[in-house]
Amino acid sequence: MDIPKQYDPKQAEQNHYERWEKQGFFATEINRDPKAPVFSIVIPPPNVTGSLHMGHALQHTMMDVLTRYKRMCGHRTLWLPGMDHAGISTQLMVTRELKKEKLTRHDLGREMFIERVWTWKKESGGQITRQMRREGASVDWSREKFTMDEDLSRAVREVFVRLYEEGLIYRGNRIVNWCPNDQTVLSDLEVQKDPQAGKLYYLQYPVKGSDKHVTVATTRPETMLGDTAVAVNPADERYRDLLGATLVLPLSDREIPVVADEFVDPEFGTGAVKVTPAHDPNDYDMGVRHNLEQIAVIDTHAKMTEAAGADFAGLDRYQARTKVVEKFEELGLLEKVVDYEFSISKCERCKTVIEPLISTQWFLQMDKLRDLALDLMAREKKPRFVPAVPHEKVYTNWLENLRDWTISRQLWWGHQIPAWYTPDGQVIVARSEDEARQKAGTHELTQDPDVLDTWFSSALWPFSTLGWPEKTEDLKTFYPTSVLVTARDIIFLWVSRMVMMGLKFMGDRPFDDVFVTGTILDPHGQRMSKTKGNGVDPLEVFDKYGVDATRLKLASVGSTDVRWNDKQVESYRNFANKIWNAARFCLLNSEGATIKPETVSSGGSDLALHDRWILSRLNKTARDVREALADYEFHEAVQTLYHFFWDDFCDWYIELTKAEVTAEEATPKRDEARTRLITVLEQALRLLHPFMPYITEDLWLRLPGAHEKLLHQAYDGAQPTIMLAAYPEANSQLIDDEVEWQMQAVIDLISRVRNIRSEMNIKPGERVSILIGAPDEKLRSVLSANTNQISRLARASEVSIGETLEAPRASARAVLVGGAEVAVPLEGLIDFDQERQRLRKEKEKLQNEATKLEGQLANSQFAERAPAEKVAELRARISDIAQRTAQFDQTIANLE
RNA sequence: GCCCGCUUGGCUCAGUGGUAGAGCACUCGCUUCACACGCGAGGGGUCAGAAGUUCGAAUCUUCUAGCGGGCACCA
Repeated sequence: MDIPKQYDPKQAEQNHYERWEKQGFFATEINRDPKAPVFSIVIPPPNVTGSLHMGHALQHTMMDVLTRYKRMCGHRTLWLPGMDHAGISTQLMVTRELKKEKLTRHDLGREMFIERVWTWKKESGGQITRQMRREGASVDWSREKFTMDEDLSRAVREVFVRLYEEGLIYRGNRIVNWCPNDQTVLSDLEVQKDPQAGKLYYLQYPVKGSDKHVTVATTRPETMLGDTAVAVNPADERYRDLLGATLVLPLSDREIPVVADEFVDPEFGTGAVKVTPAHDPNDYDMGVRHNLEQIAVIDTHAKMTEAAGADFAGLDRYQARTKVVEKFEELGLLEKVVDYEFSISKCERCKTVIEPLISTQWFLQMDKLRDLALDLMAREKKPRFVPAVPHEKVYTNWLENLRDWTISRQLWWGHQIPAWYTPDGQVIVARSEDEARQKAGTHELTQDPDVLDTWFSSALWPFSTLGWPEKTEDLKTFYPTSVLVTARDIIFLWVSRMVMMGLKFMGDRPFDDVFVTGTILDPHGQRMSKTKGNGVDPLEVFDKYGVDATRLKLASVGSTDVRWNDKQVESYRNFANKIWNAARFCLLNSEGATIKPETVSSGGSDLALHDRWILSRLNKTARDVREALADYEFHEAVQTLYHFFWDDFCDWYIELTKAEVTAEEATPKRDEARTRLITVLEQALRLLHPFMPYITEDLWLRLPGAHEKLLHQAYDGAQPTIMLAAYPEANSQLIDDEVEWQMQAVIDLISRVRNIRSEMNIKPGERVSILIGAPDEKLRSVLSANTNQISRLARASEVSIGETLEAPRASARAVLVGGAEVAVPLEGLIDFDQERQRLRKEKEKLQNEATKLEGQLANSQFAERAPAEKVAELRARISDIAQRTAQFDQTIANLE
């Protein structure tokens, strides 16, 4: 057998995915057990324009770990993949392409443009699905969905019509967030507030029929052209006289009233606020309260309208600002300008400053839907957020303050709103144009040109992808899904809306749990972003360290924010190599061996200590990993596996069993040892598989044995793959603390001797004698039974054990559990002073601890109030330390 | 402004009422028949600061400081 010394991840990554996919291992139908429990996850659909970034890799790793784990446990698992049509992003992408051909989308017309988008999607979209294959994601590709698929579009229309018929969707003329660059309205969640260093302009408005004036402060002087009032707080003494007065609006021939409104904060600015109902959300509300005129002075391109007056019409809003300020200055009405920092609303996508405008749009009334979600949280604490803090509270607070959702967008790419207009202006909402014609009784219909917010279709994702509104088998089987794995930043945009829509249309939650992943920051603690260019490309990391190593790093991120560091991936790359070489050793010594699960499923006192010990460790590991995964403690699971494999299996078990396994002569005993070793390895590979799919599959297939018999019974008849092998159960019968204690005593002894060798500079090849004095009989018998192991691993020529220690004065010594003592005779190598000093230092450490513990025990309160168990534990510890210090004293005395 | 999180060895992070942990880095020694992406042995932390609760606090409470995040209509 020829196995390279170094693991080559690329080779394993190329060899298995295609076969897994072709064999249908990812598909839910692979499970033949009709009674199998169900586990399902829908993927947060990445944008069709997107390519894989670290955030995806992170989420996908967690989802794949869970899916592979549950699949190995025999669950009927579905991890459903798909993509989002990503309205604006995709439209922009194709628009940019057209621009290269010196075309605009208007040159093509709507129909041609949409065709063009589909062509683009077919040719260059969905890069991410190819990259997911590299990740090893075990998604069911036969169920892949796209939010613009016909069946999903049908679900969108169905939902729209039902909500409209219930009066929850309505069309209205209201103030909205408008992006002058993207030429569409945006929801509140797509607007980001950025701090901005700006100016606060103090403008004076003359009072009609008087030489007085009122000063208002504003950050946006250009909007004064659309002012229709000035508001003051009704309780503000300073302006009491002015209430009801009329002001002359400069640069315009209009007169505007002074109104009283509680909204105005007398403390801020001058206490008088200019009111521009058409261009500010607060002013809009005030305008509604006071029945003020709404004068739009800025248009959808952020240019001033005719209504702004001849001097300003056609100017850009910022040019207009300058001009307004100049004119006020000329008129002597500019009181002052002060520096002022405020927050400005920007389009999250293109960073253009949002223009609040009054516009006719479609809205979804949220209060009833919101209550469904809030009730679920209040009654059942669902969905269960992991971690609960802070997400549960943030989610709840957000719902409590939820406002109506602007769902229409002025785009071409997306689900066109299923609303039609008759020539006389009647609105017909229907599932199809045919239905609309029937309802309207005419064929002369025009469909609303707008499309729906991308997040509207995403909100339906957990049930639309499973066939809703049809009552499909999939929907029945997989809804509600088990868990949603997602990043923090779309809890409002997506998670909350899925909960509301799921409750509304399925009458049930879309998922039980929401696992919120942490964020991967750059090495300086900054968020990774395209614009900053500080992102780390997961594909490059895959190339450099391998997919499995990267996955292990990502899984151990869990739900905290961490700075990216290649070193950590490197150490997992080393771990993969360690696994490879451990397997290499097993395979090089596998003649006569075959995987036999029964050799690890039962113990037996006839087994050697190290064999019973590794079974105990193996089962404890299975137990701990299962518990960790049940609570989404990925980091814990990874650490447990890492230390089991490296420390327990490689550092100790392989070394302890090596003598038997590498024996020259082929004997039944050797075969048994080899079989046991390879079977433990096989179990370890299974435990690791959800995290490291490639290396585990690659090695597993090389192990000698009847692989098809190792599959979980739910997968009877499937081709052999570790993916479908049963995840190891924790057999509590085999978890044996007594055995672990005994093995630990042997390990401690070996470590103490190695320490002496190292401290005394004994050459690695040189054999020493080990003399042990152990008053405790049990310890003596444990050590006696393992003298071969001890002499091999501590490189000793002889090991002698007695009740008391009889060693030459010129020995290096160490003290063990229960006051046992070990000595290594080193004639001529011992500097007695130095040795005494070394021992005193050791003793001192113990004494420090003893002082602390005795102080605690001396406290009468402790004995009274602490649990008896803790007190006993402390006493035992003190007595062990006492035994050991006594031994130290004697040891030191012997050296005098 | 309101809410929340973080602060543990040089670095990146676990732990979360009862003896301070890992990986990397560091020191020393090793071509020991799976692995130098390795083996063996070490050094290094009064767990941000203060007060409190408790028999006992890195862990719970309060305050302070620094860093980070979310929400909010302050012109």
